[in-house]
Amino acid sequence: MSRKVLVVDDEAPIREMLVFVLEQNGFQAIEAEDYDSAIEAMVEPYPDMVLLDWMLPGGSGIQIAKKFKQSEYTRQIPIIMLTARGEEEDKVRGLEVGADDYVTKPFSPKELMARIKAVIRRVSPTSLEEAIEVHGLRLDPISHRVTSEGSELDMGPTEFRLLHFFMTHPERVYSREQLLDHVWGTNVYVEDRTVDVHIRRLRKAIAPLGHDRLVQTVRGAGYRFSSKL
Amino acid sequence: MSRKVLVVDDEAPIREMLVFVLEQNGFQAIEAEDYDSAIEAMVEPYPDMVLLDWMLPGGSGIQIAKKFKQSEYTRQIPIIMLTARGEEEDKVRGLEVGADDYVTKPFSPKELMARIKAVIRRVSPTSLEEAIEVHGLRLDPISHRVTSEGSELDMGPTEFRLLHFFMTHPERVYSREQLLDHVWGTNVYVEDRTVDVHIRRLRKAIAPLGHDRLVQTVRGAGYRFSSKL
DNA sequence: TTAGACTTTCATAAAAATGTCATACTTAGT
DNA sequence: ACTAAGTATGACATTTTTATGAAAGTCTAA
Repeated sequence: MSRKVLVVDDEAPIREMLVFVLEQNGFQAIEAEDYDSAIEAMVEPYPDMVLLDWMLPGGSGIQIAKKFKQSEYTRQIPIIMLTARGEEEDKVRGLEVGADDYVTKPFSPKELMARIKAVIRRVSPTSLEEAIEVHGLRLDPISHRVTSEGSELDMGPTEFRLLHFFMTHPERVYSREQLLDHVWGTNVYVEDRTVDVHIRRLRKAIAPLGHDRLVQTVRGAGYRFSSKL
Repeated sequence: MSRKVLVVDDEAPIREMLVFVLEQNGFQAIEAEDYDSAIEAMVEPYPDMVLLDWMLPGGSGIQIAKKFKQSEYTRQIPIIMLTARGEEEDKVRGLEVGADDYVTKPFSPKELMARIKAVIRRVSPTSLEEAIEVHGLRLDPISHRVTSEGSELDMGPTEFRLLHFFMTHPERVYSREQLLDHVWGTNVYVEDRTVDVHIRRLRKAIAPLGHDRLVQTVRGAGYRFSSKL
């Protein structure tokens, strides 16, 4: 089940940026630019969370928050306020009205997602980090397990992260350097060729049911995870 | 494969946001937060583009732009300025100093990427990572695949680059020498006739569905990729 | 500290790609 | 039809890239 986030902001660029970040992180975004459209989104299926710009024209941000907190069915939906830098007063008022947290503009994607995940985790602890499945190969970040046809596949931490990265970024070549950046982390001094070894171990780990075919070598370019064989 | 973007901004959240958007779009980002670190990034391998915050402390944004436009080797690297809303004056000055375009904060990811792609396209027309399709022959640089009617076509790295070049420069004859320059790279000592062999390999690779007709010999001149048969 | 699990690097095998040749074909002009 | 120049093609020695096994180094939990 993908988590729906309602994004309320009157400035289109900021709204699009929020939506982009959310979608890249596996969330589904619903947009609203003002009081009316925000209220319209207050129907089933309800969003799992609301990202609310505090500085909506006419001070309607606070109205929206109140509305959400009034209704029986939307009361427990967490709200994160977006505030301009230094508007401490607003933050206080926002929290009074029922906002669960706030993020100061400008925000980094990392911070934004961290707060969103934290807030959602508080409400529905198990719903985050859904499992991904491709061709019967299933990776579940919550239980930190990889299974295939019910049987668990054993692999090291690096292989797990590598597979997780691949499964969340399929159909795309990555050079060894890029994989090092994304899976090992930036500025880590490790040989390019080390990736080969982990690719091999990953393949070996998922080979029993033939899933090693999903991890493909692209000569001269790198590796790719693809369900197209 | 050009896709390194130098991001210069003193505010970490904004910088992170830019990096996030860039990386999600397949670019590689290099970060710099001030004049010094920006200048440090002015070495090989040079970035293919610079995203420069105009409002760096001490007005050093303009200094950085000047520095880039002064050096022989970095002069042609496009620069996109990030300006605050409404600073029309700055935009003008920026364009005078040599900036190629500007983006107003706050920006949407779509707009940002559109401008970046436009600017890079202007400089190196073939570097962008969009799938191209001609007559059912499809080349996707992202997944690094060539397909025809759903089935994948297998070819070596050189043939792939050659086809990519052809598809991005259709309806135009290229001499063997020109092809060597564009596909193999400048100052590479390789026989002219070697091109023939790779043309043949490319044709063989895409022949199964009859696409070899797209790669045409122009006697006495070279080769041409054309959908007009 | 020590066993055990991981990682990284290295050496070597295996596979694939590349650049050249020699030779067979084509084409245009005579 | 014949020739000369340009092009296509198959073969192959070499060079590059990957795959893989194993050694050496790290880290962690008991």
